[in-house]
Amino acid sequence: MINAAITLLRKKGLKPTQQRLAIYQALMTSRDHPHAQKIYRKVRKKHVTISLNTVYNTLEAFKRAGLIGSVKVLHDESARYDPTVDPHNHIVCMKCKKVTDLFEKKLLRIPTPSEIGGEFKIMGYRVEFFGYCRVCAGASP
Amino acid sequence: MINAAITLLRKKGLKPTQQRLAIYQALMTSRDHPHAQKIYRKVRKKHVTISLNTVYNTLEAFKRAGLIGSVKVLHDESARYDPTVDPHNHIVCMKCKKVTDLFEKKLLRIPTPSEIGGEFKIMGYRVEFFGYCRVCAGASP
DNA sequence: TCCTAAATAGTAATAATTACTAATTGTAAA
DNA sequence: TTTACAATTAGTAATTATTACTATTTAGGA
Repeated sequence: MINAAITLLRKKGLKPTQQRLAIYQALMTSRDHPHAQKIYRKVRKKHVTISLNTVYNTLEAFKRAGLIGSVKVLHDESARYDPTVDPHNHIVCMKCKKVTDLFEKKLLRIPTPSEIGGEFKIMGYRVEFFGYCRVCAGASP
Repeated sequence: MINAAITLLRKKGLKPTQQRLAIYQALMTSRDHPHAQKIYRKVRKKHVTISLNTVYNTLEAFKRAGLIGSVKVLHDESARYDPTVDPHNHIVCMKCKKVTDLFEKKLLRIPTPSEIGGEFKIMGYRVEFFGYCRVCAGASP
């Protein structure tokens, strides 16, 4: 496990420091698209002196290396990090801000609207569903 | 023009102050999805003492009244306000952050992915294209 | 005209993120 | 194995968008 991560980071030209390995591990074992603060709190349990800045720097470095993704969704201010880099979309709970992956293939094949014409060089798109998760839909507003 | 705005604000239970009328006017004559700062700078030319806080408060009040919309897009931190409330989507320039409306009807009829199952009560979705506008696509990066 | 709640201006506070800097560490070469 | 240097880190300050607070002003009905 840990050796695989070390090899992977080296391959990307990133020094596999204790901090980076801990952050990588923390994100890879998350399913909830954590924000930097949450990763920071998780990692700090084992790695007491880590700084929040390091968490941000590391996540950005991972992102540049294509190891992880990130999302910013409506209804939540902070950037959320994503262990999955395969193309996919998201659905967000408007109350608890939970972000869940959507792998529906149809969402990946939406044709470019003709009204764009030659005005933009399209690089991609994303679809973001929003609503209330089961817990929040049941709870009182 | 101005009387129509006064009537409209009154109908929504909003006092039609000079500031509100100026902000409304400034947004309605914008095509570029301005952020609060930009509206503030525009309005301040005529209304020297207006405060940024008032711009934010007013835009939020307009939003609650359903008079305007707002978008937050990837590649840009700040909230952008939208004179158009009809359902529509957006395309964003990744360099200059310009936001353009997309009224393509097909984008408004995307079926809910079956993988959501009963996990979420869906309230809506949005599609956001991104790329480079004609100006930025030509310019050097 | 007077009264009251709503709105405003000005400023302070907050939250997420980035910038800065001195100290530390991984690793390639000697 | 030791050395040297660039990369990384911790700690803190700065920045940016937005919201909160508060005293003052204003719109609009009694």
